[in-house]
Amino acid sequence: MVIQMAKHDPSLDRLFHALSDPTRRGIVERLLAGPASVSDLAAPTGMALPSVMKHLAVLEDSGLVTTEKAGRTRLCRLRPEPLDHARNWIDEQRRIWEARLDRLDDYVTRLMEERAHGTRPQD
Amino acid sequence: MVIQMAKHDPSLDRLFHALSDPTRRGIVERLLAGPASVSDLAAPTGMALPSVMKHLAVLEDSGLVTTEKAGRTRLCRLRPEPLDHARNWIDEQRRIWEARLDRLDDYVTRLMEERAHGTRPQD
DNA sequence: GCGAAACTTAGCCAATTGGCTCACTTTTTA
DNA sequence: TAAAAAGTGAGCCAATTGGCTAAGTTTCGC
Repeated sequence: MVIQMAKHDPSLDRLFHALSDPTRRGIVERLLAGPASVSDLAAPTGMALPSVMKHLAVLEDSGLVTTEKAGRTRLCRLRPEPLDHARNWIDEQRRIWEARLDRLDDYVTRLMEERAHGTRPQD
Repeated sequence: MVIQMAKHDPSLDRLFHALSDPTRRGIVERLLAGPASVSDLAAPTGMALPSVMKHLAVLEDSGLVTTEKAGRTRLCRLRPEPLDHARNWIDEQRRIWEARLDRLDDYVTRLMEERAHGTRPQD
């Protein structure tokens, strides 16, 4: 059996980076309600269009958003799958952490039993 | 009953930002195995100590890591609770997304039934 | 108590980010 | 067909990031 070291995953870099900005999380939350144009997304932010376009580029790069041009407007849609990727990473860390706590607990329990019986731990 | 708009949460900014760098995720993964000194954390990265310290500062700022000085070394510990915060945000988005898909599905279903009965949707 | 170890502080640097404006293209609509 | 709407590209700017080195400081071990 081969133990796999979790490779550093550039897609996680881009995903967490995309989520680290409140404007971008706001866009994600807006797109939960359904597709929207660039102007729709810009309106509540009060930002200039080109600024919002940069945020959209980051979101597209992370895979969270896809866009398509229809006439003179560009429609933006949420693609929630990458969120699962982030969630899986987080869950994995949690799982490893809990497993370690369990081992620690076992260890301490055994230590206390050994002491109670006057024996000593094997190094 | 008051519908609460999810306030933009600066702690999520800091948390996602902390997780967006592969070196920092590597440190988190290393700390899952137990506390470590700054030098311990620096060794596998091949980076200079001050660089690692900057990453640690970001991780501390996010709440993912706490450190305490003991003699001339600083011991770093993982504090996994903030991961739950990120997870909760992600789960919430997922939940909202699924709920919308359900409503869409209901809508389409009703539309098709109405068509089948020769009636027309109420706008 | 002196040298090595383990940070720590300050500051340099190039690249990136996150905002902007201004000029331009494309598409729609009056 | 001319003007308005919607987006796009270029480029400016200040702040932040992510690396470094060089020069402290504090603590440990001989």
